[in-house]
Amino acid sequence: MKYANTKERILNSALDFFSVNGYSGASIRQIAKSIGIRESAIYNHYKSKEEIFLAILSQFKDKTISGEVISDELLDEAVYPEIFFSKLAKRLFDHWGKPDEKKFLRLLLMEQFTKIGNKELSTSDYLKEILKVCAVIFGEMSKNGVIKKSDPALLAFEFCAPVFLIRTEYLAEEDSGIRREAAEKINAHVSFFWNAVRLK
Amino acid sequence: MKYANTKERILNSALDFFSVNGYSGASIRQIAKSIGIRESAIYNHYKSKEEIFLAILSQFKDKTISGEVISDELLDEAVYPEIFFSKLAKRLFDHWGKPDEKKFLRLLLMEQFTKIGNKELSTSDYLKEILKVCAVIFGEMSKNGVIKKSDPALLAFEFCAPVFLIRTEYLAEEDSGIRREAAEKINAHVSFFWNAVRLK
DNA sequence: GTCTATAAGGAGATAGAC
DNA sequence: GTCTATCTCCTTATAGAC
Repeated sequence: MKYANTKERILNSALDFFSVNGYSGASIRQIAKSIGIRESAIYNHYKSKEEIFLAILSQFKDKTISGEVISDELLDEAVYPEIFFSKLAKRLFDHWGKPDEKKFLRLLLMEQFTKIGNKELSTSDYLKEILKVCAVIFGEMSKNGVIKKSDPALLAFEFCAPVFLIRTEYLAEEDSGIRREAAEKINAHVSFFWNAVRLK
Repeated sequence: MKYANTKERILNSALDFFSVNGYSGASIRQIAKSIGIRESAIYNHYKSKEEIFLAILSQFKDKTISGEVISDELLDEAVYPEIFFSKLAKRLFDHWGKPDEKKFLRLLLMEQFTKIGNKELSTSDYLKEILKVCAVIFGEMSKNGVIKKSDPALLAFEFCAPVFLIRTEYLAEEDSGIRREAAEKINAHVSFFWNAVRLK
């Protein structure tokens, strides 16, 4: 059973290389070597390089973000909107910073315009789910008089877009100084947002 | 003088291919063919593929955005902040949508994490100049009591980040239906921003 | 399921004629 | 400044032994 999960190991390694070198910059040889097999052995699991790429995409397509970002514990805080926004932003930022999510995000940004990726990858699609979930939450908050009445979808976008941009700005580097810098930006954004939606 | 501007034609074609296939997905052969010369002729103008890439980067590094986006005519409107914000957002969006700028933006997004691009390309750097200019303008508006007092740099970021994200979401497609959709998003963002910074 | 061997072609780059 | 010819290396992918 030594090679029982070779298929997954191929996928993991491929994501590593794809997300740093891009699809065409990564090679089957490289991937094979990194997991200790020959290139030809890879073709026993996937019939082509493209199939590996598509397997990675469908793996992430099936994942749902809401459960990982929006917990019940978090929702309990929705009556204290300022704290809630701050926690939500941090969770979002951290979610997009998880090792695998980060790799996928880099892959998304890199391949969204290429021949191979442009049919399957789009930033809008990637953000769609979280925007929807946020819109529902913000809609409730409006209704309950916790924040101003506004278009929930717009609020969701205005909340998430800057967080997403901050995240992508720090997608390459990783030292702790950088982390703090990003956290400060997130805080500033949250305070702007809170002032924009709070009741007077 | 038939080949007088071959050097520029190489650069233009290279940008075309780099911005669609990525650096490693594009080939010297492809570039040469597209401008009607042999690969070997390219090496008379650039000593390597990487040198072409770097030439493209430095070409865009020298360009300054403020003059193209912020005109005197636009600044005259700064006393009517709502109109001003709307025009500014549209100008920004259109600037990032100019053919060459769009190509560079795609290249930036694609190569910012790769070995070749990660030293030279970063979204933060790309946005730095326009954020600075906007901060100055918003600072003046605060001082003149046209909008609320707030941190100008934060205002600049909150104004530009969503516009930038909307632009990148529509960087691939190009039909007029898509254009209108983007314009609506921009309008919604501007109205959110205006409500966030207006005096009560 | 992995190996060795190999095919077939594309890549970046150089030499030397014109 | 461009051409033809060529080098060397790397690429994806397949055939067939174990």
